[in-house]
Amino acid sequence: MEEGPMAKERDERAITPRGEDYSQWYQDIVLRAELADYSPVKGCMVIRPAGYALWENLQKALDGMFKATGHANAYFPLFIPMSFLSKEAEHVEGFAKECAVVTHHRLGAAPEGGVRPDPASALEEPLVVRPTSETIMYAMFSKWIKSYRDLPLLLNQWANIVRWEMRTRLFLRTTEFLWQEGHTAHTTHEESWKEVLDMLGVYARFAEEWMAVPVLKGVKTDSEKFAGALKTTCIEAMMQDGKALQSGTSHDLGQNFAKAFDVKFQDEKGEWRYCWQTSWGVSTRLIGALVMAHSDDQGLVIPPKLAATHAVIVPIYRDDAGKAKVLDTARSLKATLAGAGLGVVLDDRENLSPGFKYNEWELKGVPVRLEIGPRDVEAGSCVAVPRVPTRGLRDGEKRQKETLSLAGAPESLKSLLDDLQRALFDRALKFREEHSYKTDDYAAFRRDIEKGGFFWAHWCGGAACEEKVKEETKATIRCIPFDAEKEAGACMICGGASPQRAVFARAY
RNA sequence: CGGGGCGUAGCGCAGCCUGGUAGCGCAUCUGCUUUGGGAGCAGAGGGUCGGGAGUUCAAAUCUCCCCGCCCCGACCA
Repeated sequence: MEEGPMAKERDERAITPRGEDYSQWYQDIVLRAELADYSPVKGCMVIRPAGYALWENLQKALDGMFKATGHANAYFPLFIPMSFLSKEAEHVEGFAKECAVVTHHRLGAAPEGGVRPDPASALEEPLVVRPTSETIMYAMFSKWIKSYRDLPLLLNQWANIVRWEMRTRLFLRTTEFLWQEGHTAHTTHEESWKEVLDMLGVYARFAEEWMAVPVLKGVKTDSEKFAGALKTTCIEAMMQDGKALQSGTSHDLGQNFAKAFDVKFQDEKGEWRYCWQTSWGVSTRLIGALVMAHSDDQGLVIPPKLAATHAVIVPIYRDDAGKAKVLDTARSLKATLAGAGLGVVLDDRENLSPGFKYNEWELKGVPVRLEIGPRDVEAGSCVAVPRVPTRGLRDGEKRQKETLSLAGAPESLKSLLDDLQRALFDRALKFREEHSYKTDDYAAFRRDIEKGGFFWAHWCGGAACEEKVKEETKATIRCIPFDAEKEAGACMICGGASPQRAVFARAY
């Protein structure tokens, strides 16, 4: 912020600075950039057009990746017979506490006025609103899969689900949320484990290439794994407060559900065998990750590859004659850019100063602003300003501006967007590296964890040590990373033998 | 479910302690002048003060009860 001599009162148009109150900053961004709003129902949110556009773009990219790896989309019902939840013991235990249950199918007049569920309409068996779809899907799998020729079965569904969480936060944890859940069945464990890793790879690639968010791939400890899974793998991203955010998971379900739901096939020899299954998902939480990874005190920052609007054109003029010329040029620039496949908005609202528009579009995270004034019209150019610098600023420069010729605008803009996409990833990666530490001393860890970050430390694999860390520091093991050197050492907590370092952090 | 905070105009808040029937900024609408980093002036509209009960001649203000929301923690993607 470069305004005036010590503004004592904060400009109420500004959002809460990150450094002052991170969680308020996050909320301000989501609300003010109009990504979402609180709904009348506690814990639920309305995803507004700007937020939904992000979801749609995210969905489009991921869906393409799922299809390219052989998966097909399907849709299973929202309602699950209550008894299904109790078929896999660990699974029930994991979800029982957070299920919404439908018990009636009709409203009737209440004695004291208004309406209430009609007591005569009570369901024989209550229905659970899906907290995830393993159970209902696998009941169907059991019907569909008979032969090894039916395998692998590779399905995905885009859906909403409900988990009655105690505490919610916009996008990061809401009672109802949108997600995607892939469910597959295979003949061998080797094959299903490959699927688990392949899909985790898809998530990691998506996070890094589209969202510009670097992630660690790894496996969860037993205490953190999905209820009912043999193993849970995940991608973990670091937010700007140094906390970790689990951004996607891929589970090796083994034969646990196959046994509970009788998902069997006959192999080549005619033997009946249980399938090996996987499930994997990402949710609207990714939008929270996007916000917390890239945004700043000016507002939202959207990576170009996920932006619906790549550039906004702000016209600048003094008088009617100038205005006509500028708007003419702006309109034709917009048409040219749109013709090149770019999302462009021309902000020709009257009575708002250019400066106001700059601030507003920065708040909304549009990657590039194009300014066109009388001088630019004369010169056949426009001024491009990326939402965040794609290189170091020169001395005295407040923000990076460059002059583009109108003739070559589509190419220059595309190249600027590419630079921006890369710059965001590089910046996020640099941030993560600067906030990642190797540590072997538990006392030092307890002290340093306060300032956030990822701590690579040896762990013996014991649940007791893990629990002790959680109790004493609120940090958890985010994952045991796949792509890390297998350096043996001594557990930071108990000194026991450890084959490699695990990543400890406080998490969302 | 614990701890904290908040409910007054669309948004952000003041007024409450010390009762007298509601105010400021932003936004909105109208008009004129403006427009290269959050424009200016003039005018206008907009409120059952979260709900209920009580005290009082009189309640946004005092008392009691209820409701809702946000933040922090335990549970989780």
